[in-house]
Amino acid sequence: MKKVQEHRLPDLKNVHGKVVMRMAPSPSGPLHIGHSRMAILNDEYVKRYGGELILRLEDTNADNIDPFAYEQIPRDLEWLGVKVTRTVIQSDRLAIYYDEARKLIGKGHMYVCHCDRESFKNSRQQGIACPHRESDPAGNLEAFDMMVAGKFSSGEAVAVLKTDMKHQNPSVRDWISFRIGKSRHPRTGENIFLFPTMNFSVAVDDHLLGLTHVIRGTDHISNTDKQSYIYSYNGWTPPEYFHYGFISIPDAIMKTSIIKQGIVSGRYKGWDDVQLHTLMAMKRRGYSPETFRRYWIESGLRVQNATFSWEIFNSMNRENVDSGAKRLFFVTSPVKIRIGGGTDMRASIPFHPEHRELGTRDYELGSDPEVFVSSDDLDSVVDGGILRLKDLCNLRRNGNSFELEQGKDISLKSVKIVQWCPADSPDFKVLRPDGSTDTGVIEPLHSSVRGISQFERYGYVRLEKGYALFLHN
RNA sequence: GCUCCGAUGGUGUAGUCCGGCCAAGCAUACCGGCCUUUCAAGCCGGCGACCCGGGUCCGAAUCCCGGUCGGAGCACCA
Repeated sequence: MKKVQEHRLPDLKNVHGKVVMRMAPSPSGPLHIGHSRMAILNDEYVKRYGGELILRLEDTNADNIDPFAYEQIPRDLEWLGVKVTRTVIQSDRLAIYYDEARKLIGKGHMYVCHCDRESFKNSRQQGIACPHRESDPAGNLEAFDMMVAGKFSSGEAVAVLKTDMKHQNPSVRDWISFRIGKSRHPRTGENIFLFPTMNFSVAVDDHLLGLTHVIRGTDHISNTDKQSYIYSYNGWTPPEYFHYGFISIPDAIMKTSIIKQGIVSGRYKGWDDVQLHTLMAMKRRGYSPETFRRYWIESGLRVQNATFSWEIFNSMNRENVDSGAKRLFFVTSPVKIRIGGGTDMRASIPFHPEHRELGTRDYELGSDPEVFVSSDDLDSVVDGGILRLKDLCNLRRNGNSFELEQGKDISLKSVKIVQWCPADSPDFKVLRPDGSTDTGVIEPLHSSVRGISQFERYGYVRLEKGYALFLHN
């Protein structure tokens, strides 16, 4: 195994003793490769400095929740080796958000607004305050309690945090902190419809949970701005923030809603479909959790955007899986040929060229056996040329037939070496991430192999019953 | 359009804060050679980058200004 110089994540700023960090996915589905980045980065820092890593499930938008995610996300994290020390679910904390809202309303920092959506938006865009902005705290408190009690329906009232109507970013101006949901929330039941918006619950939680450092994407920069008002109204000290650049991952669908659609329509067989890049699917194909960690550490914590490199990722994974990947012969476009010559033939082939302790697979072929070889390989041999069936024998092409090359001179260099399968090999298929399927035959003793295998001259795969999933070359 | 941010080889990064040890390191990819009964792995060698233009300075990838290109945000989503 070659030496690799380890990259090191930059130190966090303003660390005093232990850190408290968090990852905050919304439970809209299982985690995918994009989530693995924030999970691992946070985990690395908590492991470096010591402290807490909080998993906070952000489920304040009932339209965007898949109950399955509540159980799968912790499993995904465990598989990644991310050590969560505490889990909180925002829908359990509604009372806390209501309380914090009442405090802010009482101090005149928040008000209840009854404008329709469009006019609120338009006046804010122009920096004009809505008429409800100056209503008195007592009335606002009353109105807020009516919202909590379900006296308003969606669209009739929102709670708004006062900020600065002249702020250069219109979205930071008086922003909506509570709205009445339209759908039933799977966890809070029938009678709860008032939910904080993300910026409100995040600011409150980050403070109350004692976060010292928050690392998140650059898409949250303006949210940090918005949230800062809650900190200053309450006299709270904000955590140290770092916003990292966006990494686009080619060929990976990162939108859970699209994946879900595909599952419903039948395009994908489930969250672990070979075409997807959920952690469930990548685990199933044979990616190792250590690969994710190494890649994200190497990729670092930078403000610049970048493009994910499958080349590098797969290369790291190859290093992680190769020593345990037993070699097997898989023959595509199989053609049966007879090896004449009357010799009794047998083969004993190591499962791994460098790890002989993994054993061999042995085949007794008898005399004049038939074997499968790929027609592509046969076609590539010129008349009179030699083809070597790996670990079995040399064949010489004579017109359209192949004859055993007696003497079996293995010192012969530059002969074409190809994989082959015994005549009783079963049909086999490999599902590929692009949705296609490769078919062929596989040697019988593949049934003794579990997990990740390297099909020689084909690629790494992970075996399942009766077929395999393509991992990478 | 407005606000903010960024720019190192094909790709991913180190170095940029505190200018000299950077005629720019590492990985991956590619090319050549070695090894080899896999087009895997391994070994040796090679190719290849500081966006452009000014300025400051003895000295700039690093600091300043301008330009170009790229990105993010501008929700009753997170």
